[in-house]
Amino acid sequence: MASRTLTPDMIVGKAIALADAAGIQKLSMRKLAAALDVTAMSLYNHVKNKEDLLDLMLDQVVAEFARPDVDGQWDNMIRRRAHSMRTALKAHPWALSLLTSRINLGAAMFADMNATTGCLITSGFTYAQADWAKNAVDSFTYGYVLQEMNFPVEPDQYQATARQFLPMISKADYPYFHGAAVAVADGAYDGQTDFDFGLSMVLDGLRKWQPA
Amino acid sequence: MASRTLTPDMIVGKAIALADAAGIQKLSMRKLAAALDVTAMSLYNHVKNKEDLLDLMLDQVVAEFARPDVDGQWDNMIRRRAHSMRTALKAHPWALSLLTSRINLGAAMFADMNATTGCLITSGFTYAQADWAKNAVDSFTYGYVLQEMNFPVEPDQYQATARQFLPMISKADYPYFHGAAVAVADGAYDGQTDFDFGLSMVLDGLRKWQPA
DNA sequence: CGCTTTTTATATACAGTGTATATTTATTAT
DNA sequence: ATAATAAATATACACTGTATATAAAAAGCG
Repeated sequence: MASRTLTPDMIVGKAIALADAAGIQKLSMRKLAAALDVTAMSLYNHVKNKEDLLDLMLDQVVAEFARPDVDGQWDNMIRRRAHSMRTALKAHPWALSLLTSRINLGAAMFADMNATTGCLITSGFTYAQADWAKNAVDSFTYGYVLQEMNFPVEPDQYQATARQFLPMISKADYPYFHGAAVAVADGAYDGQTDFDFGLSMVLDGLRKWQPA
Repeated sequence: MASRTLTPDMIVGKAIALADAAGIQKLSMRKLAAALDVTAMSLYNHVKNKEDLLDLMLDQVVAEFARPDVDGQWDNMIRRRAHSMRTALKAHPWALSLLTSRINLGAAMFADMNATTGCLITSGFTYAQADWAKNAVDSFTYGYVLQEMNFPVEPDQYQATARQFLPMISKADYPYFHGAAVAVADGAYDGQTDFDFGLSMVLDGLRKWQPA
């Protein structure tokens, strides 16, 4: 064969599709190659190794982050970026744990860093403040999505699930955990948290620093 | 042999020690067994499978979180818990990505959930508010540690590293990223963010909700 | 065009993984 | 002491990533 049709983009794209569909732990070089009608070793002509492939996949996800306009209203820009991060990380559930466990030096990450810093700098923040602001927003966003994704049930199933698990949470041993489950089971609380509200809290805190 | 000395605690303890020392990806059932002077399959008499082992390891880390006193001052308690979470997650660098990728139903997690919720409830928060507060603090903490741990250089090396990497960050393509690196390289900013300061921001936001 | 060089795909192989199954050994209960 | 139970082992299988060597196809050049 050697049909010369294979490209890194095809490989990364198919890898993302497979990981999205079946989970990252089901992604092997052999399966990926098979999905591309090729042998496993062919992939190594276009990608250094699996680690390299994972780096490329991750940077593709970072490319989906909405990049702040340098001239935009900083809080709107940062909020838009944070929401798009949440969307992208949820669309590719494997991405956050990659972000957790490796250093990303891809082009998209460079561009994101530059745009986010730039937007804050042109709004009057210092480099130190911009660094801190990005860190705080990213921390909250990553952590929120992390918890949101791992939560084993869909929001519309919270009440039913709370009812189901209630017997497993000993009222004697864990009275408040039990109480929390009761509150959801009884419909006193829908069990949902609000990403934008928490984000606003962080942005409010940042606003105090902005000059003029 | 069959010397009957092996226990789940020994297995989990040794697994944590190995993972702390060499990284979670170096932890295999064979290596773990060898470190315990035993065959791989012996482990399966005490642990369901590797997934189960990871769950047990993770819950051991959660057990290191400082549990709020139900009668304590809520903001001090939550702050203390958050700091201890950061300490524990940094002491076991593999733990956060497990927390990222699995549902923890261990005893320590139950206790942590109960104590944290209880402390907030007795301080006058509703169950809904307590849930949201825990979510926000955990989000920030997880995300902060996530970024902190992945950062490839130690704080006292920031300046030297910034100088070293400066040529790799094109001033034309990434002016603000470049500017940020220059700020650190020149010593205008030490490159450090403050966990407690960000945490205070979240706690300030929560305080507005607390009745009386 | 033909011939050479370079690129890409393949085939094979190896060391490592988790773990199912069957067997042997050691402890406990009767 | 013997039977029952529990735990350690031996073996084996289906996977994994990838090093190495080979074959095939494309590109460059006269």
